[in-house]
Amino acid sequence: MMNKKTLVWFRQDLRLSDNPALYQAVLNGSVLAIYILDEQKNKDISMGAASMWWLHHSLTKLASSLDNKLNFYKGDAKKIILKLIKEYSIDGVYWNRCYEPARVEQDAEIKNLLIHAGIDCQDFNASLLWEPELVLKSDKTPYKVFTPFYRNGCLSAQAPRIPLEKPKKLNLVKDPVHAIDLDDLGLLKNKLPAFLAEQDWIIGEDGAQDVLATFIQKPLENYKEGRNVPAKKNVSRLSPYLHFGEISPNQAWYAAKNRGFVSASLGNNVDCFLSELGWREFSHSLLYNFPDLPRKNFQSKFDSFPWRNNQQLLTAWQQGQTGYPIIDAGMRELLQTGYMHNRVRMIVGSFLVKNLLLHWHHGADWFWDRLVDADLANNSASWQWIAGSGADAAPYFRIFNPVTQGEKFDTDGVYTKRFLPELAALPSKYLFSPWEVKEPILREAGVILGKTYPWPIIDLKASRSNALEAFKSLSTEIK
DNA sequence: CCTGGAGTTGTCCTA
DNA sequence: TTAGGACAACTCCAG
Repeated sequence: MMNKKTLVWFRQDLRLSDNPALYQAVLNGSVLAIYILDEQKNKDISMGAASMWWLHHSLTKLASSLDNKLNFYKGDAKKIILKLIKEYSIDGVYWNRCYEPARVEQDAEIKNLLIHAGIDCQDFNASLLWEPELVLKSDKTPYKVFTPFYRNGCLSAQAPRIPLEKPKKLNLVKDPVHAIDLDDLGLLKNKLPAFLAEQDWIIGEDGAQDVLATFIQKPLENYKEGRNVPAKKNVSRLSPYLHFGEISPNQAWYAAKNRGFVSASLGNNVDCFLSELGWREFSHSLLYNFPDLPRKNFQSKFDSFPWRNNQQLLTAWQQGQTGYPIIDAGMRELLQTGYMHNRVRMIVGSFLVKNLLLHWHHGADWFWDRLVDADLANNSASWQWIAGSGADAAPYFRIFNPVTQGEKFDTDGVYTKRFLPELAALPSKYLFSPWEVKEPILREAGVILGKTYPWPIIDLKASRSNALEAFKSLSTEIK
């Protein structure tokens, strides 16, 4: 082993296993492990309260697995790193790449600076299966359609990196001078709903591995169908872990693939799960190649879309008070847990954009603030997808009907009733359209519309045809 | 350069 | 009751 001192800058790679930057640094000798809370002026990467809450606990776990020799700082990353290099005679600075536009920019600047200063500066890919720079069409431009991106761009390229082991022996340097306490990062300063702390998430690398192992072992067997049913536990719930890098996509990829090899009958379900990881890659590729994705319509014809401006409707949506049970259940799941089942995300997204005709920015902002798995690439790409303005987006005439969707995917109402206790006594066959239920049945269930549960805030049929009209106006306008 | 097939997740109407 | 087609038009992508 060499006897060099390497600074490892942790960001969205809060794990020891399959961590290329850490792995390489350890081979060089001792390691100064740091985390910097760089509260950028840039809104793109400033976190919502739920994310900060998650991050705090994730850092707690990481610090403890690093013998409490993870050093915390707050402020400008460039200045802090330069100061540490001087103070501790650092030979090299290693990190794993982040792919948000603001980070890419900042990293390039720092790397440039370090290289000119003669520091051994290396960055690695720890959070994507394929390097977005390399997944290109034969004409060297990025893909804009998922299927060819995934099949031709990803699957037929080199296989993803096999996950690395945890470094065997860590020789860690503690900075007693400049480092501050984790608590002083102030990640818990924002008021959080009390129940968030009582969630059954086990934050951190060990928790992530448990979640993956449990998922692979059983729920994966019925992933393709079960993932659409919010009351079932067939989704992986890996999203926050993947976002913060408590687990790598490579670990998930190979765990699923290997399970598929062992039991061949799983094939369909494994491929389905892998392609969801593929969608994560696609979103990141889009953001990387189209840095305006978080605010700008990917299809510019949507710039003239007649969005409505209505705070009342927006608030009702945010608070889960729309009068449409599947919508309200989803929005309250988000409020109460910082998470929402994927199927329900699509339904509430479609409702905001196509029934309420509110700009997808409102949805993206709300999700960004409330989700523990808030991720710039996934959030931006998915909101544009559901709005129809995105790459390979849902066709405009695909408008989810919250009644049908509820009946179809939450047939016995288990999910909906969990988050809408005021409707718990309503027979499931009436659950998704309470405004059509006869008075005696409502009374029996203790439901008083307008009092214990809202009347629908808009008419489904009328708003649907409104949306179709609005979308039609887009295509005729350009002609 | 041209061409043709394809494009995550739905709904509604009709026969 | 149920299955199939319409719903637009366009852009993307590979050959």
